[in-house]
Amino acid sequence: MDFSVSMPSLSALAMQARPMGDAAPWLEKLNPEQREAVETVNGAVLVLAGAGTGKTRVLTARIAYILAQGLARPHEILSVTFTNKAAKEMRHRIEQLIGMGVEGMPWLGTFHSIGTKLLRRHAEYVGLQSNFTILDSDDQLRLMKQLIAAENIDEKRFPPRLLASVIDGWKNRGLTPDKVPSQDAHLYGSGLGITLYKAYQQRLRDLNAVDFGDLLVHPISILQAHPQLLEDYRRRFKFILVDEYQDTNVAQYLWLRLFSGTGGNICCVGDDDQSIYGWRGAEVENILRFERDFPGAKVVRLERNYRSTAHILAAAQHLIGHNAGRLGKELRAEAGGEGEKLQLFSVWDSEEEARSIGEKIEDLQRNGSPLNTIAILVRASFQMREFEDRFVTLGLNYRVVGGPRFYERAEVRDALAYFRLMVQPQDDLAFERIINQPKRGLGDATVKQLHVLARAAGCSLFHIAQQLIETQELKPKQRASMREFVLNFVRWREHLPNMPHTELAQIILEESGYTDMWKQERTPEAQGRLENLKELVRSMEPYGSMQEFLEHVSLVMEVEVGAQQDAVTIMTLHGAKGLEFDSVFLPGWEENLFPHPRALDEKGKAGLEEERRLAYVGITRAKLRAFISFASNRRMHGSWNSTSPSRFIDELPHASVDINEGPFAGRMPRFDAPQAAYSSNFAPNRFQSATPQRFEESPVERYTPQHDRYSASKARQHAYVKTIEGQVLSRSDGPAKSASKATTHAVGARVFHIKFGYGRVTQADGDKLTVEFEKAGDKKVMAGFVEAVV
DNA sequence: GCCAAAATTCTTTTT
DNA sequence: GAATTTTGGC
Repeated sequence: MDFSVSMPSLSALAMQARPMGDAAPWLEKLNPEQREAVETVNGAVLVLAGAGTGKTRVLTARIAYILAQGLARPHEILSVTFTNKAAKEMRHRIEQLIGMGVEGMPWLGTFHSIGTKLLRRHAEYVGLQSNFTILDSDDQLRLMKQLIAAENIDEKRFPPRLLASVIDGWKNRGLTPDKVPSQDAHLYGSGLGITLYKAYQQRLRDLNAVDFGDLLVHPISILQAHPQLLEDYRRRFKFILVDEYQDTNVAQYLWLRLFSGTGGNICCVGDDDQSIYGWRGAEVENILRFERDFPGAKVVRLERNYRSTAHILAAAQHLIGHNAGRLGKELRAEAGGEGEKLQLFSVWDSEEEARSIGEKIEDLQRNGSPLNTIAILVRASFQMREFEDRFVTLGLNYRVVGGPRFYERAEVRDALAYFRLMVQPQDDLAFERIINQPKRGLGDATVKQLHVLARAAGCSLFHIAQQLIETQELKPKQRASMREFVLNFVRWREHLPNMPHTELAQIILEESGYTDMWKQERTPEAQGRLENLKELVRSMEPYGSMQEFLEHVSLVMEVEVGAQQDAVTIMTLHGAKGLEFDSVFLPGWEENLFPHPRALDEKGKAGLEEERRLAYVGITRAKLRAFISFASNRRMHGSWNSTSPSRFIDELPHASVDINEGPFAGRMPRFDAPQAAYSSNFAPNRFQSATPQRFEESPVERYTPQHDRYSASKARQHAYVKTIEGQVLSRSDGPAKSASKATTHAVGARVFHIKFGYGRVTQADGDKLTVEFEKAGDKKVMAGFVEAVV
């Protein structure tokens, strides 16, 4: 590579922190492969880093190495990650390594934050002002709804969500409206999709706003259209580092190619087995074809796993081995010997799952595991609630990561809309959100009127409102309240330059009547909302200005949680990538949940493989212990469904899994062919197996409940299972639900339900019953879940 | 324009 | 079953 640019001397900070040279601590602790990945700084390098092989360590050491060798200054390194979490982590670790200040690396961040930075610098090239607003998906959707309505498209036939995802898909592929291929036209509204995309982009420009996708697409357009600018950036970014390369989409790929050119010093780190963002446009192909894209690229494989025990690793690898189209890596356990086998257990329903996991966690805690080392990783966030409920009653500390987001709460978004409209009068979406919040007598009709006028005049709603308060077009009542609304903003804007932004925020919320609105509503809920508003104002403090805070919110969407007390972590599998815990619980391994049917519908086999990678990610988070569980019954959108174990359970290697007795939904896992020898001992169908006496001692009798009332109903559940399973299993292992056809319950019949107790059938519609329960009142239940009582 | 009741949809995962 | 959206009555 050409380093003719005169080499700057070592970053002064880096120099102070550590002596330079081969003995540098960041090189010492590396294994030979890692070291190769760190020291090969010229040209393109792909580091295939399996789970737990020290991926982040390599990235940070590489940066440290580049700086220490004086190959580049901190601002000449472009280092992109996917999530804010990862960016933060890298910052932190680099600081530790070389003692550099946080501001030292301006180009370390997520694709989106770096995109924002670029776009703010060159916004005018795409017709924006540099103080543009970043819309979230909610705003996006509302905007699209308006456009769809304007085109007279039937919302029922073509839902706005679909348009959003189609446009998002285009942006993920780096396609501006003029570049969308004509064969994509059918994707929405019989060809209108492209028209709407154009209109949408136009609207965004009018609003001086961008969406998430634009943060990638606009910079690409700008750099493509301005070679001189591109040349500047190429010269600036001497080294490019990319984390989680398997998750990049086409737009991000284009981005990287632009910056690196063909001969740039680009280092991409990734693991094809951990690609779990296909639904967001990620292309595993990017990693699979790296060597073609960057001829002469060096590929380094990291296969020494320092995280997990041999059993955990074996299970994970066996599972992922069911995927085709992998680059193929064999992870070796270097950490802690063989360790414990994975614990597999089953439970009757999701409540019991929460109860049982709660107990196991308490056991772990008694044995000296801090709660911080324990995590529950779920497929979908609705699963979290059951655990929260249970842990609250247990008094077990927990923390939900990535649950319902603070900034997505209605009251917080309203408040943010006030701030946005103050900073940026063109923000019509913010205007619409709050014009009648609190109620000002300015409803749909008035807003519609404003819209018509604004469109005719080609200006913003706020601007029109400002004019309208001087004319006679509005009824006096409306005019008066709109006047107040507008003048409030005018006044607040005057404060903006000289008043601390937290103080101003406080004033806005009070003077607008927004906090009063909630104070008047005397519900416990309103109390919480007021708390949230206070919290919001408090969270603004660390930021230099209102604008800075708003940008942070739209990019990060998460409230910084300070180092917390000891608590169990509950999060989604997606959220868990990159993390590790001593003990990991993986609940809900059931068909129709994991793998998620939607993933299968949309992407078929590819979707299944992605789900399997998700399972792989889950297992490989565990250092010492992994617990996999499934429930026979789960409530999904309102009603109870019986379930069968996930196919992934059958794909685990028997040799590394301990099966714990439990109501195994009528069958034990099959496991894979290589373990076929086991199938005589662990018959797929225990009820047909050669050991009939096991039937008698199975779940019902073995169950040892703690509470009498509970046990009575539980015993019934299991007894019931036994009978249904008996029937079902003589056919196949289909779900219990289908067996219920045999049991019909007439209107008026007295029945018992596992959850609601005794009741009387008041209505029967096929296998859906309405039952008036003595304790629980009227409920709709599946016939399969009640039992006739004599 | 507002509010309450009724109907409807939804739940994958996230920057 | 919850949360959101549509509807109907005032």
